[in-house]
Amino acid sequence: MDYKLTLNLPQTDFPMQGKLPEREPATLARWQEHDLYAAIQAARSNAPTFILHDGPPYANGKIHIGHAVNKILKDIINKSKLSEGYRVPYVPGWDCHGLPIEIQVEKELGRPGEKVSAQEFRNACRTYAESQIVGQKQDFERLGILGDWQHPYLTMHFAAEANILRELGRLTVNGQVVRGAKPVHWCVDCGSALAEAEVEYQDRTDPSIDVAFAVADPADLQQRLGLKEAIAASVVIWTTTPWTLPANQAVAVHPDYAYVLLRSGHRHILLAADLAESTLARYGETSENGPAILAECSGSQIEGLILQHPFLDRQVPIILGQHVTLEAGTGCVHTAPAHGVEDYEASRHYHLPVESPLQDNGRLRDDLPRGLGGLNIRQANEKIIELLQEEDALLHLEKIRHSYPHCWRHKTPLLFRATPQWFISMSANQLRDKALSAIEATRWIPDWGQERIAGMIRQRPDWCISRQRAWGVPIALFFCAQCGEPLRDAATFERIAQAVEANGVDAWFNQPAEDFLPAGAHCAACGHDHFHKSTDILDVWFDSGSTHAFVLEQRPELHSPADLYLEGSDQHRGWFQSSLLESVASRGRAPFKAVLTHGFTVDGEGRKMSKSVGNVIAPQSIIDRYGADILRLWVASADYRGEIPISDAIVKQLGDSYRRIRNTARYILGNTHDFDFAKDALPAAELLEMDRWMLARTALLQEEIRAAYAEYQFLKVQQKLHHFCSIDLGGLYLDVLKDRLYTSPAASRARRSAQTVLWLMLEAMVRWMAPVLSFTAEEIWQEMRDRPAPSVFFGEYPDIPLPADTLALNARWERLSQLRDAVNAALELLRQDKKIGSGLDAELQIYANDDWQAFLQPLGEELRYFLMTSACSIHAYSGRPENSAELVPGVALQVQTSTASKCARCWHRRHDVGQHAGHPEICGRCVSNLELPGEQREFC
RNA sequence: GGGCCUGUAGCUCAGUCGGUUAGAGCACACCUCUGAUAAGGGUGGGGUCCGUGGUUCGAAUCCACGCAGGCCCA
Repeated sequence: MDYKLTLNLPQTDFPMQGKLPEREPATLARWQEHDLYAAIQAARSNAPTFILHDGPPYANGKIHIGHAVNKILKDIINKSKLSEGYRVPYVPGWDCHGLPIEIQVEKELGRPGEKVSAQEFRNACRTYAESQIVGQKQDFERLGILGDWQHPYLTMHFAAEANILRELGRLTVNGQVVRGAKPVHWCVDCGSALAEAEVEYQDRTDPSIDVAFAVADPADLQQRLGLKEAIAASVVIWTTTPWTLPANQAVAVHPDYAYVLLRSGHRHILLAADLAESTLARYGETSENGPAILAECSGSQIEGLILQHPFLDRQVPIILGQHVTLEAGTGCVHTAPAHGVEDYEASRHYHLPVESPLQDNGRLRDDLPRGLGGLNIRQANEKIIELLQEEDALLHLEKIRHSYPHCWRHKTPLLFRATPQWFISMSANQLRDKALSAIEATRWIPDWGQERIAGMIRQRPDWCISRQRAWGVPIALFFCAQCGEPLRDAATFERIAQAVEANGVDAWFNQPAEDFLPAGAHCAACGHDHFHKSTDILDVWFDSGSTHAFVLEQRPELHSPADLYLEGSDQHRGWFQSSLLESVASRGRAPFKAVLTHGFTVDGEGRKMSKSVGNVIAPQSIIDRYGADILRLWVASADYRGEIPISDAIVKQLGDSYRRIRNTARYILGNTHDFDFAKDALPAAELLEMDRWMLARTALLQEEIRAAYAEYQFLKVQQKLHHFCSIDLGGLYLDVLKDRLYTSPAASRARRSAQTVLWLMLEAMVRWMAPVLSFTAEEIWQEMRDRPAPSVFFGEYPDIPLPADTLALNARWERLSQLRDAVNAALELLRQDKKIGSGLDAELQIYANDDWQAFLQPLGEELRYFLMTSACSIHAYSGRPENSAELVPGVALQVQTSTASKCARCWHRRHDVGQHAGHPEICGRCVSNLELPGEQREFC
């Protein structure tokens, strides 16, 4: 007889191999077909909400691994909140306006106003953005991200554009939008000012020059320094941008530093005392006794001293500035307010002109004297150095390699240049202070994010929101033709917003001003009645910074502030900051309660990914080879607070980890194929002891996992889940359980007890893994009998009864487990000696002291099942033979190779095999299990 | 150059207030099972705690200075 047919072996259609790249798309199709997102929303219509507001990716290009990390983290959080019973509306979005799309469209159509009109150009941008969104949306959905993909928010929706304008209107009416002429990064190729996020730094070689500015009135200097006689002297400045010298309006010194007058070559020079020696060394002048100092003074003593511009007919003052440092140069700073932010700030106090002869095209004005007219930057540098030599004002010239701002699109060097721009003032209405308070009221994860963004807000200049471009929301405001003040009229903005809502931004560009301006409008500042229409467009950071207004506040299922914003740590400078500033300026509070940041993806060596290095790993390549769940598991297994490394080795390791989890679920499915929880489950009190213990472990672990999710510590979730599958289950429980599951009568208490616990475990495990291994959890869910919902994502965590005697169970079974480990180690010695193979080849003689005897004796026959040996007898410790091994204090062990016959059914070696006439090949308990009533089990 | 952050086994991570021989899982090696089988079980090896210096009876842990890397800024 083939006794194998009498066993309850596992049966399941759930495949061992994931074959995720093949199987996941089918699961995804099922979710889409049934509109899982909408169905879950409907099922939770009355539940409390959790709102994670999606930061919009830019609608250009394929998604990269960083996008995947970001969206997967969001999805894990959203799904873990679903498991806790929340209603979790998640509306993904896209950032649609801006330069990168313009550049793509320019490649096809040329610049707006050349071959195509501005309106046609904008239409082409819109079409292009739409096409990009289609691709990205598909890729995001393939990751298994649950959200309202059919109704995402787009910054280029007419309604969004209109509401962005309403936000601009609020801030303008409040007096927080101001017009100014400030130096901004200017790209000649773009013909536009750039946002700070659009600037990148590259190394570049520039001339480094030391220039003498002669003191115009030596008598003034004599008096200030208390010199015996008036001598011709020069103040020395150092610069790497000679072309800005025509815009020089002053030389700045620090009020508190010491400055000295000393002799250098044929002239007297004035410079910071601490830099005198290094400066002279640069000129090739060294002296053993140090420089000969003629006089000394503080910076404040020479404030207002008049200097002669070295090659123009202009006299400029010495001014004071806190920004002057002693790190390089001479401690005297060439100040061109049109070309440097600090120069501008320092000059403002002295009412110096903010004028530059540099034009939009990057060339000097034609009317400049001395052959400078019409020169570009490089030509101007050369010509100016020539002029300085002619004037004997050049003290030193060398080449310097330094990092310099470049345009992120064109890779060309940028200019600092004063142009008329619109700003959100950081000081109006105490925006800076209010923003800092809002930061304190927000939870930052990790906590150092708070200090990081606060430091940025403390330092940052006014927010330049204007761009001289075509594709974006217009800065739809009117400003006084005489004094430049914007018209601060709410009704005007509302008229514009309504027109944009109906017809798009073309309404602003195409309709006449009279359509929007109130009759008889006058400038509130100067009374003038003629207004200009601004043709600038808004910084895209203002668009995305307003999503809280046009998404969170507008969609009925959402509200503001959001519970969480979650983006890469670069967004402390980007979206977190623009959203914070816009919201604080318009509403006086942050648009988020908490902000979580993650690090950037790096390769296996911890280096950033770059095309040129060739270490880029595309999410698609991992999905195609391993599946989205592996990618998701990778995200969950990394400490996302720092850099997140990825490499082939890391992904391969995760594949191994995944298989363990999958196979554990498969094994449980196989062993519960004939189990119907509603009919067959046993109450907790009737469970066998080890089953109760494992139930308790499951219940406690579930609490740990829920806590880990609540703390956003997915790494812990992943580790605990995996540890549970491989150590608690594979290495112990399932191993011990096999004998009982396979050999006991199918519907016996012994087997139903195990199945009850296995089922509850699977119910729990599938929830634990669902936020991370979404596809696999769903696949398991579909294999489970009598599932109460069509998808795993409808359910909450199951209630797992915690046995009343949990503490005692833990103590008892942990002690038993330690004994089991020691027995395994002893068995291994025989196995290595080829005396046994399976543990069932062995018989144990356990010599236990009184304490251990009392502990072990009650287990009776079941001890051998727990230790997975064929026999196990207990004797007095005092009777232990000399060759016995001490397992733990008070327990000695002697192992023998069993001489008994192997039962053909349960494979235990038992001496009663063959004693039953009807079943000559099997042991007594197997006979009982076959012919009933079957053996009784209490413990394991 | 400045701000913030990271560095523990081949990999991913623990390591509490400074306190025994620095842990876990995976990978690896060896053994084993063949009724989870492209699975399962057992045993074992593996560490310059980034470096140097300091504080301390005692440092992975605290301090200083470096090195390497990341994000942001100049």
